[in-house]
Amino acid sequence: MSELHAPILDWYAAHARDLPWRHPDASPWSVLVSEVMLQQTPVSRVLPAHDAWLQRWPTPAALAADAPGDAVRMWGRLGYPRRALRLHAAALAMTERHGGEVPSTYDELRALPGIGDYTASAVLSFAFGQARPVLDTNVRRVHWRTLRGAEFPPDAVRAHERRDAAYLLPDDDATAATWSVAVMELGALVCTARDPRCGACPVAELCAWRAEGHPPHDGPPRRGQAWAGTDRQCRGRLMAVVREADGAVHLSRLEAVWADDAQRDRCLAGLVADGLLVPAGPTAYALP
DNA sequence: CAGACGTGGGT
DNA sequence: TACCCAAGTCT
Repeated sequence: MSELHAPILDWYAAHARDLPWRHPDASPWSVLVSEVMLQQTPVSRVLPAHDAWLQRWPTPAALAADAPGDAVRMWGRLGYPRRALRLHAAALAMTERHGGEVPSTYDELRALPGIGDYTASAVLSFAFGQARPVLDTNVRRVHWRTLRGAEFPPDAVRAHERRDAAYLLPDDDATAATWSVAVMELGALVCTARDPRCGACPVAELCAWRAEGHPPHDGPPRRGQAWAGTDRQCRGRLMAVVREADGAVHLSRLEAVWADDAQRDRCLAGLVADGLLVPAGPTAYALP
């Protein structure tokens, strides 16, 4: 255990948010759903969606029994609706291969659609209490600041980051799981990307970035995501129309929300290829 | 491995 | 207002 552990664990014990998927009785399925929803979507928007989802589909088998389009509609405005599709596919796989249970090994989790390294590790750690290094954007930022004195981590995870995370992981399973969520929470609430609250940080005295006077990011400029006029915006508009509709939607209603014919057609084809939409006749589309 | 992939809220 | 950001995954 390094000198970081006690202060961060104590801080977490005092300041952790009370989130449903952290309750002792939260099922692995509840944890898995939360992790997928939290991929690139803020906690505040996940909270009600997670509650409604678990209400409707308390188990993977329950979700698997419904159409994938139901999952996409239930996903609502969380963004990246492919996650809903993959979660449904994962529920199907769990029902077929794992007796309707969330698997508890890394390889089995990684084999599920939409479950990458982070989510697999998070589920093992938070749902099954296994000691696994968990490397998300919060953890990476905390590590780069405290250990390396840099404001932001680079785009790609470096090998040493996994080494650091593994080295810092407590041996004891339960402590390891708490440690991982504690570092994430610290990154989410205190060691934030913008305007970090160093005054409230339990390890401010140990932080390399603070010791060096908060040097600004000096790597390659972080690329933002274009939005206006992009296919992503177009796809979002199209999906919103179909999601809000009862059944199949005629092409004319899709034309109404995106003027550029070529781009709209391309996006429609893309959405069909992704499985987010299915053609319903020559001029209509529906959820799968 | 760089780029695609939604959405809404904070500053 | 415009830009930044939020517990990533997949190709």
